[in-house]
Amino acid sequence: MVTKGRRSRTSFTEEQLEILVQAFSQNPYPGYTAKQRLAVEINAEESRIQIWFQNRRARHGFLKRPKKKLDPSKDHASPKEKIQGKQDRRCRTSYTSSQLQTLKNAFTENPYPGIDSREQLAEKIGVPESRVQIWFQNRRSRLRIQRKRGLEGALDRRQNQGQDL
DNA sequence: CACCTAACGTAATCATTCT
DNA sequence: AGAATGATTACGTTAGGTG
Repeated sequence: MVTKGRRSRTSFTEEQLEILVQAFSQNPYPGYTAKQRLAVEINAEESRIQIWFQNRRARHGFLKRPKKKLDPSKDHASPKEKIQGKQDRRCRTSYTSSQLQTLKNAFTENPYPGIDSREQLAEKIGVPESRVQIWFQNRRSRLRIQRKRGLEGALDRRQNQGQDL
């Protein structure tokens, strides 16, 4: 693959690790604000925190996965209870059409940009590099799905006529 | 070299926004 | 309500640092 130029491997200090491990033991699924708080606390990028938690959950054969529904509808008898409601995720970024145009152009040039290209793009359109990375991941994913659909369609059409094999 | 683990890939899914 | 698409997860792979 043309996956060269990854970001240089960060090595966390023992102090940082201590805090991360501690946080993980208390909650392996931190929300966005928690991750942000950690990022500030140990002076690292939030995206690195996110990756760190992902890797840690994977490695430690973690057998507990997040529940699907939490069924919030129940009672309105506790009005001062859920003031914050909402699940804690990063706010969805909305791209302007010109930003999208830039991203799409870059994508056709290279669907697997390395860290340098991603950072350059991020700078250019004024969006965090981590968002650019996610954008490329989603774009590749959806392109693959589209391709797959096209192939299935072709196969279906073929089967309707004369299926051999 | 072997081992650990950050970085990064895909696939599936959740959630928000728009039509 | 459903289509688009951004965000998050599980899980697998690639590669950097160290004993």
